[in-house]
Amino acid sequence: MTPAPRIQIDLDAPTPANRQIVDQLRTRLVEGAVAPGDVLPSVRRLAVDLGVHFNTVADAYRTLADEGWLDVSQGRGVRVLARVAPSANPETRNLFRQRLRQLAAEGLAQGLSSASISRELTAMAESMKS
Amino acid sequence: MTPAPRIQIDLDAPTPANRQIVDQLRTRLVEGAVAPGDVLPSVRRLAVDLGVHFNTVADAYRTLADEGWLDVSQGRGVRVLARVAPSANPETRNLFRQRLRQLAAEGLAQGLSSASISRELTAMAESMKS
Amino acid sequence: MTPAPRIQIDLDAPTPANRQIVDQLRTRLVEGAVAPGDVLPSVRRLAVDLGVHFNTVADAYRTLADEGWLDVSQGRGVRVLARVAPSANPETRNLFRQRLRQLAAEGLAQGLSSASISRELTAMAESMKS
Amino acid sequence: MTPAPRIQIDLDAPTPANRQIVDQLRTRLVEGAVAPGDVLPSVRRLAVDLGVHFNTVADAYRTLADEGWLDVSQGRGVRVLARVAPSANPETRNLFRQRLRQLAAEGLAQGLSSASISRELTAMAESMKS
DNA sequence: GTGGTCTAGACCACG
DNA sequence: GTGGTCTAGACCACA
Repeated sequence: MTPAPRIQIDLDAPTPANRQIVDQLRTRLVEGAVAPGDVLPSVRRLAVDLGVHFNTVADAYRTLADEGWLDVSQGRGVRVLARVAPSANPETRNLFRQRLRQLAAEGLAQGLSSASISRELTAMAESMKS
Repeated sequence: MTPAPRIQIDLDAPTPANRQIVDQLRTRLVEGAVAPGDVLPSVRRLAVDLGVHFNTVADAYRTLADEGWLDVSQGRGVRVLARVAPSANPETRNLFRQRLRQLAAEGLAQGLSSASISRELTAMAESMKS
Repeated sequence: MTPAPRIQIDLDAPTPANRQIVDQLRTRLVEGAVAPGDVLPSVRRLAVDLGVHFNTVADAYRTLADEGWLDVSQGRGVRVLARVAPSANPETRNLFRQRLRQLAAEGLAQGLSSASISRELTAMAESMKS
Repeated sequence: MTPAPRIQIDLDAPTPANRQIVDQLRTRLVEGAVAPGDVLPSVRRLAVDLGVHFNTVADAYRTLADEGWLDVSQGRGVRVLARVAPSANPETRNLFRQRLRQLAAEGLAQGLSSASISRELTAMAESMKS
């Protein structure tokens, strides 16, 4: 059993609580910080820890289960699965590229220089290779 | 007066029409394809051209006005302002980095390989330099 | 939970319904008749009670939330906040004085005698002291 | 002919230009600073002086003409009339009282103390007596 | 259950 | 002619 996965919820943030949970957990799943076989805290346990309604946690777990990361079928807690990555179709790739362009445009709009955005992208690209 | 700013709306897309208008117009504003002093088509005119309700366009224009790109006022039409780019504070940079990380994680989750994501990022970084 | 806050809407009045709700609720908030910690009726509930569209109520609640009186958030209902009164800067005072002068001028223009206006002001001033 | 009646228009203010003209002119009319027999600048002249569209000025003059302050019927300039004040019906009085109460509530909401509001009202009441 | 978004249409105010 | 407000209803997201 993994220790509670160090999630931070900011109730005043614009992003809703369930989305924050999904995003943070998925990032850890992708990174491998939470690995197949691990057992996550129960819905109610995590809800108490984070100070949110348990439905919110249940919803987040369900989303990740739908994506294939978690097994949440039984009443026996939540297990991390060995997930087979879905094959990426060209559509996915295009959508990714479009969102990336959008993100860059917003960065520019908020005052980031194109040079600094370029740097960020390169740095991120590097870290993805490993 | 600028020619109609070549916006394409896909009513079947999941992103709502007003968002599409904002995103596409802002991209053009960032690129300079629509420049300070230009007069944009009237709310109702553009609405007809795009096949959406005039409130949808008005909402988009107002959003961009709130961001400082446009001057929208009663009876005087819509003008593009010489916008002073807000200086990017470290907070902005962090938020950008976080959103980038998020985007990468989602890409991975949807089956894109880290190599291909890395390639996309590098390509985008290159195009930003110019 | 507070009993329904006894709002009266006159749909035939020139002032729009949302404004009427805001004004009446704010008056009660200022008076303390609706106090911090109270839970207001849900958007849809109040809408039915008043015979208006729920968006009208939602808009009114949001306005008061923007002014710092209410906490309105998804799924959690509407709560009255312990509002820290903004400190009145001289600007506020001047604006108040100007609006007061304006009001008096309109009264005169509509045939109220300066004596009767003076009486009204004095009476109001008295009632404010307590 | 009166010198241009020292009107200040702030195009960026929330109150629209025509309303600003009406309000400021009426205040002067009520005060007697602009008196019966005076001749106001022509629509086009004032429009140029204020930097607004001449329709805006024409609209303002028309409003004041409708209230009985001005004679704007001919093409021979605008004359101030000896206005017979309309008799105030009880309805007018009630409306006045209600708007006064509303104004006070907003003052409180914006941080003015009831004592200071009371003072303002008393001062205004005094100045009305003379 | 809660509140929020988006699109709409009738009507209004401004220039 | 311009843009804005208000009310609306279908649909969505959140707890």
